[in-house]
Amino acid sequence: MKVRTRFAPSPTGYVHIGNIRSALFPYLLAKQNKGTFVLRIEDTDQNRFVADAEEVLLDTLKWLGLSWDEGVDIGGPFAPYRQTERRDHYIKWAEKLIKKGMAYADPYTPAEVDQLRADAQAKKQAFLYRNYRPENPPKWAPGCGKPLRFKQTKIERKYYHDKIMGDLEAGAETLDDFVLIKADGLPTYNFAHIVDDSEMECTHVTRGVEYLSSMGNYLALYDAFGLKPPIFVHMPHVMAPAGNKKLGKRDGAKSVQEYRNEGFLPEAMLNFLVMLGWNDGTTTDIFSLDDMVDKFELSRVQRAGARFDEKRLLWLNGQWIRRLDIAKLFDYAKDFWGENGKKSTDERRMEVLEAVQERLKTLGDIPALTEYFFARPEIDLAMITENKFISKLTRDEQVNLLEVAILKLEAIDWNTDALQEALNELLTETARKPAELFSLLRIAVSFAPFSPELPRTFAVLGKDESIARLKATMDALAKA
RNA sequence: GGUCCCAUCGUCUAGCGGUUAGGACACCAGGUUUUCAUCCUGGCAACCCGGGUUCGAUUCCCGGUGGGAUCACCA
Repeated sequence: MKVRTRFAPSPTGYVHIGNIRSALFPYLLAKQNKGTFVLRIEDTDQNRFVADAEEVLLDTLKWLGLSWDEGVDIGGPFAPYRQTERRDHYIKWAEKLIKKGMAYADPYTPAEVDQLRADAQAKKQAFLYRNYRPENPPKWAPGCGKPLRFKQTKIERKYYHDKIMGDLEAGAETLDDFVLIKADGLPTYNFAHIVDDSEMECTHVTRGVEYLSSMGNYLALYDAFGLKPPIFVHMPHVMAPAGNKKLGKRDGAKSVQEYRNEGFLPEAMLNFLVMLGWNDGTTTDIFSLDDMVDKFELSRVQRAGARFDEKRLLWLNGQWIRRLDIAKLFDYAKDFWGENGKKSTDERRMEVLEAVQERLKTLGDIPALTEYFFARPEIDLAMITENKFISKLTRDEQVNLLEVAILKLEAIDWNTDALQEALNELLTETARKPAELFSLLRIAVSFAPFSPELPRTFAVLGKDESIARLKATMDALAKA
């Protein structure tokens, strides 16, 4: 069987973590079976239309590396891939149902339906439209301004299988005369996805578990059309970090775009998402997209919802920053340099990035960790006088220590090995503790809270600049 | 309320009848020639409850309990 999967988002302008997993799973299924991954846009809700939303969506998917084989921007054998451009398809399918007597026009106004619903709720009952089904509904035609509803003919319990959740069932109470085509002439998700999946020959339906409660209706529709249902894959929810609810915008869930802007890597995002409810059975926890394609198995996907843990994402991001090829990291870092870093050269930036690669957790850390390499920092004597190690020394001792260091360093070749050696000698010659001597030197050249190991910092800074900074600090200290 | 789903450390999870219940994140302590980060070592910490089945249940069955989803002319 040729596998065809799809990601079918609504363009709401906000791509959240859960959306990405909804894209990742079908992507992996398609790739590991040498199948086709389709991107379809479900834009039938005109009330939620957001300009540019589609662009944001495509951009995010590209950034993540989840490329599609057919879709809205590149076309394919089943184009168009945007639902608003497929109206005639839905009408055609709807007419098949009307002909069979399995669909009818809903004569009620929205307010009247609301009233029926309120009555049901007042009686503590689930609202079922079919309980209020009109005897002789008006004829439905495209453009008539009335919703078209499905007519349930066999009210029965339905059984089905889900690749993740196993053998499931839907009670007869879930079967209802749901709306196929809205008053505005556009189809509902419930109807459109079945039409599209069928026409586009999708072999798998991947979506969140919230759709499980509509399965009875979908099964009835497949049946009405004489369609063989596709393989169902219902993914558990990504839960909010706090409380027990599914992750949503309202809980302050950040969009993928926000994570990207904060300096999270696509590798880390995907790795994090795939591990949220899946593992390969070993203790491996770092997976590249290729690894995932290789190892991913639906049978190993967790059935319970998994809580979103941002600390773990942060940890993964650090892991990925450290194991990324420096050229690739450099490319990702492009938009994250600080004011002075931006003014520098690529060559210089590369050198600095290599020096700090181990210390980055996000690309957003770059300015704080690199700016002093590009421009001489302002001398801040408080960092010296208030340092818990250096403050133990008298002012004269501090000045003297810097002077001795300058003399020593001026005389050596400027490379990390020679620097390491010289610093070690300095330690024995001055009989100072590493914490005292090294902290003083480090702060004297960087005036930064963190920096790479000392020889590296000196090496990247260069001999002239390092010595000049040491001297400037010494002078300032002497005058103070 | 109806329907459906789920249930191992704080979190993500391994486990598929017999284990000192394993790993990872987080946290705590210590170490790596300074700080921060990395890295290493150690520590803390879990089978929701009650019945069965069984020589033996975290594991299988049933019932509770708890949590979640859904009951739209949204997806």
